[in-house]
Amino acid sequence: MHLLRKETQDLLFSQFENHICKMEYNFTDIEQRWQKYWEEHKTFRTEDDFTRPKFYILDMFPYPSGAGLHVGHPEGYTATDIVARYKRMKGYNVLHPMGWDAFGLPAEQYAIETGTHPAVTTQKNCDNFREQIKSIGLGCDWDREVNTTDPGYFKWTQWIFKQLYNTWFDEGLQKARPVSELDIPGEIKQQGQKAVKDFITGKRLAYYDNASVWWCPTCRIVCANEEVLTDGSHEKCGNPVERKNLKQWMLRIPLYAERLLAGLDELDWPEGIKEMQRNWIGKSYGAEVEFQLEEVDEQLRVFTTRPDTLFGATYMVISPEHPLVQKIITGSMEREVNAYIKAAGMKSELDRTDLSKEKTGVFTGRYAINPVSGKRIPVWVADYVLTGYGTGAIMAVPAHDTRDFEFAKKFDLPIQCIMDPEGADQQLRKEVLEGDACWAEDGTYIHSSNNEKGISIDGLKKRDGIDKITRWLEEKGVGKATINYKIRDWLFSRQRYWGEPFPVIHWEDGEITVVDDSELPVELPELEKYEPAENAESPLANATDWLSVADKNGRKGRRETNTMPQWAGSCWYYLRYIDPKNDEAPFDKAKENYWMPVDLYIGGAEHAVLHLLYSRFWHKVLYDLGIVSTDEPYKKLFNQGMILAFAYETAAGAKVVADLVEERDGKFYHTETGEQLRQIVAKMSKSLKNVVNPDDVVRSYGADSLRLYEMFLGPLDATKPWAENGVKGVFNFLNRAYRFFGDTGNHAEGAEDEEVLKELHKTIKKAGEDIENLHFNTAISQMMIFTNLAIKKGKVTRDTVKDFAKTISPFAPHLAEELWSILGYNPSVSETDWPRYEERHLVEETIEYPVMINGKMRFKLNVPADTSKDELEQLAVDHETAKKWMGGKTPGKIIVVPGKIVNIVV
RNA sequence: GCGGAUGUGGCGGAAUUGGUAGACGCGCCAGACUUAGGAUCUGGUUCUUUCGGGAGUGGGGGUUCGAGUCCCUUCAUCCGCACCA
Repeated sequence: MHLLRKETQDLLFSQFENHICKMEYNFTDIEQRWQKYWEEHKTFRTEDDFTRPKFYILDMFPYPSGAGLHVGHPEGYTATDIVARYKRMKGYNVLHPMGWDAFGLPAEQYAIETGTHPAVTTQKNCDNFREQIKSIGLGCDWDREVNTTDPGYFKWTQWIFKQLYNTWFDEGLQKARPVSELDIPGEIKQQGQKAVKDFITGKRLAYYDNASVWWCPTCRIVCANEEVLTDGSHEKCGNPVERKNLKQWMLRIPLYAERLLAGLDELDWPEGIKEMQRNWIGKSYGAEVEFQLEEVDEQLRVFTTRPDTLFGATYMVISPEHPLVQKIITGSMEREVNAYIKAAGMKSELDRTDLSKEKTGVFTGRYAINPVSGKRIPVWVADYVLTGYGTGAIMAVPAHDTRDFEFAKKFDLPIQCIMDPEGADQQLRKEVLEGDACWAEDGTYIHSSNNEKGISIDGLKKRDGIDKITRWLEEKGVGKATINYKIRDWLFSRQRYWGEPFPVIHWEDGEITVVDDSELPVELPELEKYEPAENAESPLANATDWLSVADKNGRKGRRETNTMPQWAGSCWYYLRYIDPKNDEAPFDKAKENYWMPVDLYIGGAEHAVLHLLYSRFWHKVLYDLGIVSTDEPYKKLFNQGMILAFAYETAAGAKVVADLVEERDGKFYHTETGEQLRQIVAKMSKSLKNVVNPDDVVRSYGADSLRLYEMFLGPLDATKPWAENGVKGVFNFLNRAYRFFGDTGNHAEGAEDEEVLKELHKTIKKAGEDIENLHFNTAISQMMIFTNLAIKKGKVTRDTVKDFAKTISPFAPHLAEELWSILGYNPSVSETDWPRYEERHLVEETIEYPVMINGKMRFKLNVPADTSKDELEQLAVDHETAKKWMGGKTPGKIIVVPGKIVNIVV
């Protein structure tokens, strides 16, 4: 498949040297030469020149895996590189850096297996990635490279953790403030030092506490809620997780729910991503209502989005983990309920959340009083009520909630319809009124008044009903309007070696302190073995020397053995690029003020929620503390689509590896069985052997071809399949362009041909606009059109070649540099300005009007651009073809759209 | 079930505010040059046709002089989320 084999290239190279064959497109030579030039001349070095307008373009930095780059990486990187080069030519001071999100499990796993220190593996992989990325010719400032595993970097990750630890959230001001500014209530102070500390701990954004967490026994690690898939398996390894109660570090991200939600409105992000974040935050309006329990002096509080249906609440349900559960159980039910709770605890999340499963539950024997009707209603325990959401208890309104309805039907609980479904059809309405069907939509209230309590919403609709009941609840002091969020505290520790150590010490007297700034970074100790320690502790627990510390009074302490999750380093890396070598601060304030926010952030949609939400959270905290100058980090976000590859399957649907497929006459056959196969599009995977390696593409067709093809494939945000033949297409284009424009024999003096000039200016205009809109595929197609025209013409002027070289330079920079130097210009095309197009070259002198008769295009009319509407009408009607199609009838109406079309209606 | 997106030739995909559907590229067909071609160049390529045309942007309906584009409806695929009270 390779167009030019290595030997052929070498041969051509020597011929090139001897000027025997001067016009061969020897991409390997050209590309290596210019990459060396850029590196030696630091062409893409970014200066902190505050006087110039800035543009900060960011890629989601990669995890440097041992497998190296796949074709998905260069897609985003090329897109940002094109924008970066273009913006630079437009006069912006551009920051387009690259770095490594280098903590992570694979290096640690490898260490466990081979004893190789993760730092060694990581270094090797980073070097490999850097070389691969350099080979595609990115205009990055490599002096700004960051690496999350570098102590000089994670020193500041630890420093930011300290800021989180020393910060509380002032809900009144909706802003984070230092704990030193936290007012301690008098009654807390009276209770002494311990109470004060507990009070502060209760406020810190980062806290260490017992938490019911997901534990993956396979990885021997806790997982954040977000890392557990809906089927109860661990996102990383796919094995089932279980619940465990462990002391862990948590971050109070829910306090920022409102800010994180509101901030989305201002951002130029894909609507889908914003929506996913909104769903994740999960804001809902409703009310909390207190139900008095019978015979125990406790209130049972529920959250509901439908306080208006309170009259229809015929029973209550608490989750098995509800704190009041033991008080609620009555003697006779004790055994049964506890058995149920135990069983629920053993169930996996899969079993508990699977909708198709029958609901289970058990009566506690206890009754509560419906505050609005005064009726006794039973309290049940059931695992369809979630512990972590709302108050962990609900009022059940089976007539108007499908889940409650299902449960009530199964356990034969009363169903009280309180809303007349006027919109429903007769049959359904009858069933709803009789309690035989569930109605969750709007309607008119019935059976919703109680004279004794002075409340009635009968006859109202949902909107007014909610308001009226909520007001009544607040007046009576049995409830209040409440906003609830789905988002939970972020579990921020992992039982791993290869992560940032927490700058924390646990003292023998139970005190927890963070280490002094002067002791940062807290580095990782050298270990003999990387296996996790016993008791769900990280491998760091085995580092006995590193572990124990003592303060100047001889008090003994133990270092925190957990490490931070991989998200930590990626939460703020965009800030470190601004000032990557600073040892005094995470970054210089003036530089931050100049460069932030990120103007364009491109990466995969797989980080839609986690990385982007976490890093927005950190950024907002830093903003509140005055450390950064913007409220949001990423102004514009764009998600590149995934690149898939063709794969093959049998009629039965069995996948066939690419090696065993042969093509004949456009059909595909199994080389061994001869069976005809179906071509499908699938993710690239080792098992299907359909992985495309960018190195191979660079070797066979060159970096410019790789770049161009990645962009020509389709819209940047679309999911699209890779086709080897497509690379050949863009390679042919570059080849033709080089051989034509690079041959000075084709360069003419004097005035340029009108048609060429028009197409050139059209190309400059379209390329510029398309780059701004990230529509790279159509920009490339326009450059192809221009090149085809130029070749057809045979000769173009030097000025035309010059503008073409500039225009193509963001896309195929090596080729552009080569053309630039052939023209005799220096130093680098990257340091010139973007060509200007002139409107006067774009105006058409004649316009070809399509003429339609009754909406069908019948012929074309070529007229001067200044032809009037009336003239045009006349010309069209008089045209022979028109007469033929009108068949002697008179036209009823003639529509003339200037510059567009003529339509004759008969 | 809820939310988001996408359906256009054999394939990847183009089509400002509604205005010539299929740009550009792949593939395919024919020709040229060549010892040769998986190189290069030229031309053709939505389908169908009785060569006048006719049909055509997932399906059905509508608005309009005119619809890939707007409205209603329906189907299919992909991606998130999912007992969130």
